[in-house]
Amino acid sequence: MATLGDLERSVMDLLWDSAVAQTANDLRDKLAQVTGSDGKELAVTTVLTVLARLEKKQLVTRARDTRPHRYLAVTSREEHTVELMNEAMGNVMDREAVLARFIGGISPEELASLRRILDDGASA
Amino acid sequence: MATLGDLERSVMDLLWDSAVAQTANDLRDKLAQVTGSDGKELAVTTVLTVLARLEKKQLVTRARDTRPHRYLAVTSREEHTVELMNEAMGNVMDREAVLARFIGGISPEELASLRRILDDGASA
DNA sequence: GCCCAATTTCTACATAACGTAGAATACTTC
DNA sequence: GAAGTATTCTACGTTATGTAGAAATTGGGC
Repeated sequence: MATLGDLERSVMDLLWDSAVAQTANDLRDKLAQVTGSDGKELAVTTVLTVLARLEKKQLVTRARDTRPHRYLAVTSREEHTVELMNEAMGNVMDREAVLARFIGGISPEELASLRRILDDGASA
Repeated sequence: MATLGDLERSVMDLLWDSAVAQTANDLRDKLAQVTGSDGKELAVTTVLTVLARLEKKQLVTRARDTRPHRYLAVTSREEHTVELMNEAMGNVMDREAVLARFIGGISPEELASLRRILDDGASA
């Protein structure tokens, strides 16, 4: 998967934060608010271009049957994050070492929740 | 941190795989072997350019006191991977959810080692 | 001390990704 | 079918990366 640019990231954040599908205009308006306080409105075509690119990257789908197409994220932010993490691990052979270091760096709270997760899903 | 390009990645892999510092020529030779069987030798300047960029990205340091400068990776591959993983998690608020999903996707063996790691370092 | 050969730095160009948006085309609705 | 709205095409500037020649630097040998 490709890394997201700033605008792409902002759009994905908006999509991830809303349960319902958004139109390009919705997103442009929200971007104006979120993106700093500059209030600088982007052209809708800009948003549409980015959405098309995100669609090509399979991060976004759109409902083409409604007229203002409605866009929504394909995966959750968490799912996407996990994919990035796995991608990062992909090249490494010593996955255990990575896990060890990773765990060594997380907060006690997260460590606790990690234990909990492991204990709960006590599968094979 | 920036994502590495293909050549940058190859160079880092070579540096990560060798304990001793390498010269640009060393790396060029090894790249010719590693990079497919095309045996196509890159120009040394190409390797040097990439090394300079990796240095700027603080992934590589070089000994400037020896004449053919000798380059070596600043961090281990594992360390770097962990950084990427943390960077991926950086934006997310629900880190627990990410952890849960991440764990849900790893192999039983890794799960086992994960438990082991957690049990060993039973710190606060 | 000077020159050569090896090495490094500068400069440069091609390609691709991304931000950005106008021009052109396609729907909808009246 | 005219008008407005929405989408697609096309395009340009910027930055990252792969690639390497030209120019400068430096360590040795004579």
